[in-house]
Amino acid sequence: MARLPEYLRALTSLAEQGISVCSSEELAGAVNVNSAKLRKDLSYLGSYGTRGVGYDVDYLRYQIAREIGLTQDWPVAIVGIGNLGHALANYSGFGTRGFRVAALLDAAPERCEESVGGIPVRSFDDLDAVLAETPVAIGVIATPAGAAQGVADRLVGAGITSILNFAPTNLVVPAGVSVRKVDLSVELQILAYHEQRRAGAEELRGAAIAAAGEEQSA
Amino acid sequence: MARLPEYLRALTSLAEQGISVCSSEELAGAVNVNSAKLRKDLSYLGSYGTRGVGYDVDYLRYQIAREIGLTQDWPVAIVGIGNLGHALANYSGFGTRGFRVAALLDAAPERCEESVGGIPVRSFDDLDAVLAETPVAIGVIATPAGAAQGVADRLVGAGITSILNFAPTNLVVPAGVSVRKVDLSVELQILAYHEQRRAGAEELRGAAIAAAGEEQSA
DNA sequence: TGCGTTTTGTTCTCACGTTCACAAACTCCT
DNA sequence: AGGAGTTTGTGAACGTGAGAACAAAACGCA
Repeated sequence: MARLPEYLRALTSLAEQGISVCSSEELAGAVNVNSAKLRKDLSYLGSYGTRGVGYDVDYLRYQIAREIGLTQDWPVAIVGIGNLGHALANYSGFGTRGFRVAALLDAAPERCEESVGGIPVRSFDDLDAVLAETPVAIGVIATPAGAAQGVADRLVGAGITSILNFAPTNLVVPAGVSVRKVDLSVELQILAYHEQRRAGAEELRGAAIAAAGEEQSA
Repeated sequence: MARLPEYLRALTSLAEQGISVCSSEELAGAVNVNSAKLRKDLSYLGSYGTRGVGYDVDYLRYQIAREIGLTQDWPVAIVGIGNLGHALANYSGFGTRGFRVAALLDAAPERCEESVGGIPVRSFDDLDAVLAETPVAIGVIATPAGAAQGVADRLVGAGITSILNFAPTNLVVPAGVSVRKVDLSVELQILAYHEQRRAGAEELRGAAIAAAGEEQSA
């Protein structure tokens, strides 16, 4: 489930506050979900709570981390070291929780002289060589939209089966490869949509008041 | 609907290829959705297609853009000019489609001397003054997790009703304020989960084959 | 030990979103 | 002009996920 990471984060936060046991209500409140949904999600992993008491924070934390797979190390390769790629390579939250930037790749040869956060930028042409040196489980695409599909094809060809795509394109990949897309502009557009609807509603209210006033005066 | 931006992008791509008319099947194929779903989504906006022919690309593009609210200008303020904030400020895809970086804010005074992409970084303490100078419709939070809730509170207090949150925290905001969250680490964890399940399945297959072999030899 | 309280795990119901299937409508060709 | 072929728009079935409600179980206290 896509909610497990949220639960994990909330549990970590509780653990940092020194709380060792929590009820489903408390945890659900921290994640803003229904407590029944939370319990159902957790029961899918197994019976890790004790009735009448709640959940042991550390124990549940470990169980969720194990379920997600965070007990092992996940080497990540970032392709496209532009503004976003730089930011991702330097992102500290990356390192926490088992994820580790293992390689940086870029098509532009002039970028390959740099090194970001101690990791050298290699040419994307050397993909196979780089992957032979350091194993990579997850590929992150931070290239322009036009290059994304080609990069994805080569990553898949090199044996990568998990891709996080920041480029605004719908990647087509063979079955058995997971792709997750993060699209800044889509998020902004959704916000704009709601914002516009709010503005429109206000206008309507205003018009209704004006109409009521005219009716009054007529 | 959250799919409208995807449709819009696909339509723009078609328009760039010089295609002026397309059927729901073609468009649905480009977005990887069912054509019936696409038609129902579009019919929610109105009857913009012609039976037996399809949809006029430019006309539909305009209608969707109008529905989302992209026919107007959306000034955006970015709070937190660290690695990610820098990348966002320089992000070219930001400028396209009606979104415009109107202000950059940071709590650290030393950052306020810089200017990114021609826009000066102002102190977050001067939020109200900055918003008085330049109107802002959408606030983007690119701060560390600890500061995010405080920033959100101040943005809401200053009248902002749409927030895009990159910090790994669940913001609590009053009703009537839209929040969208982009969480890199959650996406990675979801990928790790699937990746681990694939690896586990392979192991199970291997174990099953081994067991079958043992059974054979036993 | 036995009862009341608390909280989990689970079942049932319901609503939503997705998909199928078909009628209405438009174009093209004869 | 009329029929064949396409494609939209929409009504009906289907499946999935969410919320409410309840039984089972653990703890505390008398």
